[in-house]
Amino acid sequence: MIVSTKGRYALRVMVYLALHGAEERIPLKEIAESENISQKYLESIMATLSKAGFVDAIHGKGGGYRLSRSATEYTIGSILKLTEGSLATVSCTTQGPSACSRSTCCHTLPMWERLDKMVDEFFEGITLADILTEQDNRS
Amino acid sequence: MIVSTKGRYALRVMVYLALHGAEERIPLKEIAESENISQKYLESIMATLSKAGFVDAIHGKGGGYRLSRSATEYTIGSILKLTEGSLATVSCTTQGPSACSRSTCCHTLPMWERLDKMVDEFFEGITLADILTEQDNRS
DNA sequence: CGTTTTACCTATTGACAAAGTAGGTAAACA
DNA sequence: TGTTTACCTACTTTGTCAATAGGTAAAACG
Repeated sequence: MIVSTKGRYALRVMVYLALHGAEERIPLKEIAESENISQKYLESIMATLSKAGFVDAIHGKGGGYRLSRSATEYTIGSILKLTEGSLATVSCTTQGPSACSRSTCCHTLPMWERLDKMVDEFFEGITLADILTEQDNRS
Repeated sequence: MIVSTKGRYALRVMVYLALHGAEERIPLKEIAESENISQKYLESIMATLSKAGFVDAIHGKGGGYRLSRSATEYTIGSILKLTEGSLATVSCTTQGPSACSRSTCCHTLPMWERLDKMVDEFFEGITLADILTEQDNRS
């Protein structure tokens, strides 16, 4: 599992906000209900997104959240890295290359590094706007 | 984290056996010491590899393990799927596509499926023999 | 035969992080 | 002033991974 619920929830929230335009503000309660996410758990995720300036929040009635930029300006990678902390595929590469004591003689490390790079490029190559249109249309 | 220690240990063991030729039998104790893996923990990994016929084991003095086929005939994917159970990158796709109740309207599912496919093709495209030569040569 | 060396088996523990919960405070607005 | 919202700190639960414990069974050797 490379992406936990935290990251997946964060993505779904960002998609939800993107679908509601740049003006409208959505309260956390509505997002939680629509997306079937625990309200309390979502709070911690929104806090992360808000602190990083990914969303723009205001308090009080009529308040709530909205994206702070255009959907084209968020890569999926940036959202996941923020909420997951890292996208490393194996612990060997979590603290950067060569953190492992076996790194100089490990036959598998180069493969993990290639995988990490591939995954990173995958997520950095997709923007939030891209997945708004990319929808599953199976009958 | 897409691959846990179990899968990584299994890979390292397979590499170790591959480096020792097709004839020689290596006892578990030696592998555990050379690779710095807990002997008891390695037992459960070897059991998995042995039951699946990935390695060939015999008991008693002079016994031990060796690969049951040529290193070119193992894909990294097959080894990891066996030991990890699955290589799914998100829980949404673990039990096959469309297991999630939101699958028909989820904007992110197609992306996860593309990622899964990419990762699968990555690991299925590398054989054990490939990573024997691919070694890190940083000074 | 008995001893050693090995693989194999079942069950349990410990550590840790992920997921979710509880109970508040502070800001915005009517 | 009261309601609605975000924000904050701490706790609990849960589950899985990693490792441990304590055996049994097979193969070789003297």
